[in-house]
Amino acid sequence: MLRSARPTPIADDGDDFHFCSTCAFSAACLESGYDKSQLRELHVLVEHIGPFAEGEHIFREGDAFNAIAAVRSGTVKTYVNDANGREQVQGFFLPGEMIGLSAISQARYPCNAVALEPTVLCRFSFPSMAALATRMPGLQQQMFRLLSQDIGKAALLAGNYTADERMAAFLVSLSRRYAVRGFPPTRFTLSMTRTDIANYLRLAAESVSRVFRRFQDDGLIRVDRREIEILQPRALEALARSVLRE
Amino acid sequence: MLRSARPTPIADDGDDFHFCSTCAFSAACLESGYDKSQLRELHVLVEHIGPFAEGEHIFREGDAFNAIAAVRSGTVKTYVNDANGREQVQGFFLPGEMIGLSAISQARYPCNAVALEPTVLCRFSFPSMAALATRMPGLQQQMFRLLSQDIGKAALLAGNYTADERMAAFLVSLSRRYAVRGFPPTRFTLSMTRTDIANYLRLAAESVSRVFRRFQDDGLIRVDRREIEILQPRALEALARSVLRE
DNA sequence: CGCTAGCTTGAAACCGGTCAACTTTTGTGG
DNA sequence: CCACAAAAGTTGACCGGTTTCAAGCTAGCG
Repeated sequence: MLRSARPTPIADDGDDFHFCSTCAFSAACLESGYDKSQLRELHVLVEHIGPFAEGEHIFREGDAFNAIAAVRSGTVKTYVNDANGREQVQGFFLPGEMIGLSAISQARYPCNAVALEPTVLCRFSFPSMAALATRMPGLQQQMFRLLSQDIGKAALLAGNYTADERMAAFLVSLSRRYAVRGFPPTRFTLSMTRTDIANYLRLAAESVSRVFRRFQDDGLIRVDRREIEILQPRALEALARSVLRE
Repeated sequence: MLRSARPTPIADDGDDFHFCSTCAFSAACLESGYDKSQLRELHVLVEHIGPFAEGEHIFREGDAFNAIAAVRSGTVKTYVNDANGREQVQGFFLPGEMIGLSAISQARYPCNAVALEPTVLCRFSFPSMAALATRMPGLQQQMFRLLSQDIGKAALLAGNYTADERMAAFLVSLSRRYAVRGFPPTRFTLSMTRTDIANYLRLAAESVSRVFRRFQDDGLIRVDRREIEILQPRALEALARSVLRE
């Protein structure tokens, strides 16, 4: 289950309550023009849980599935351990992004989720959401869309790309996702280790190090520890193009 | 759109109509104990289309999305062309399997689908299905499950596995899926070329050839053109284990 | 037939992994 | 605040699996 480190259901603040701005559902539902009573119904299904400390698990592989969640602040990494005991990182989730969607079919989480920094989540009880969705077609629609999106995402890194292409795609993707959140797209801090990046991109940690160096030597980026500055976004995007399919 | 090579809506044959046995929805809905009138509602959303000839496209990347489909007979390959113009095969679909699920979020098909042999499909209008799902929670549930399943599948080949592991996983997967359909699991015919397999497994066609030979020399399988016989299922499964995560 | 697409085989090059040594950073307790 | 240990990151040398390139083979079909 989604471990409630410190459950803090949001208070209903009268008529002018507002959705948690990070939640993927809020925008969609507001757009659909639902009346307030319906919005309130959705609203009460949401609870904010956390903060989770760095390294703290949100759920583990095999845990019974009962809720999906949106990252409200912080970063989450999902991973599984492969046959050799090595970690396979499946994804990094920034504020506004949903975790747990792949658990629906099995009724169990198929992977582990861990906070990479202090993290707060919005938790949605899935059964309740599904029930509500039968009465709110817009919500059902949005849920279908979210699920379908993730199918496409997973295919991204499945191709056989070079280390450079993978890394470029990784940086461009992060940059864009930060931009959506209102953060500067050319300057951000990595919340994951080099090893995490390597396990995500299916490279050796040493390769990640080498590519970072080469990118810096070529003037594409500036790297200082976890601090990244993208100096030539265009060039990086060109490298990433084949992976991101544009 | 799903091109109707020769639309053949199934006739409503009175009280004892039956679902197309390959459709993923029928079993779920029957289990859920819906009454006949509701089943009939679902029934009329289904139409059989085809046959599509070998090489004929079912939909193309960018086509407007309006329906998902289940393979009724035959085999379908989905693919995209990457930046270098090379084909990236995303999946092979056997009878009973659903295609088009990843199109929901974009309202456009994100890939091409082509028949590898004479193929007949069950077509489901997605908007109609979604509308019906609001009145049939079991159907909604099933749709969520199908979507969620596909998220997990895509991650399968994302790891960095050896050519042997990939090929073993591919053969084991095919074997099991044929078995479910009632075909002998140790003896089947590949409906795709070596190049297709290579593009799916992210290997060079030459590597596919070499692995087949090695597997045969080691007594794991017998290969004759497209005919495959699995001689040592256990050994093959052992090889595939790391990919299939068991 | 003979053409073509699909397939196989061999040799060489290369990318990224592994191993090993080292440096830097982080965190902890005295 | 410093000392020390552990974790994270970097760098170089070497190795091996896959790809690439090139050539030839085979089956299927006009």
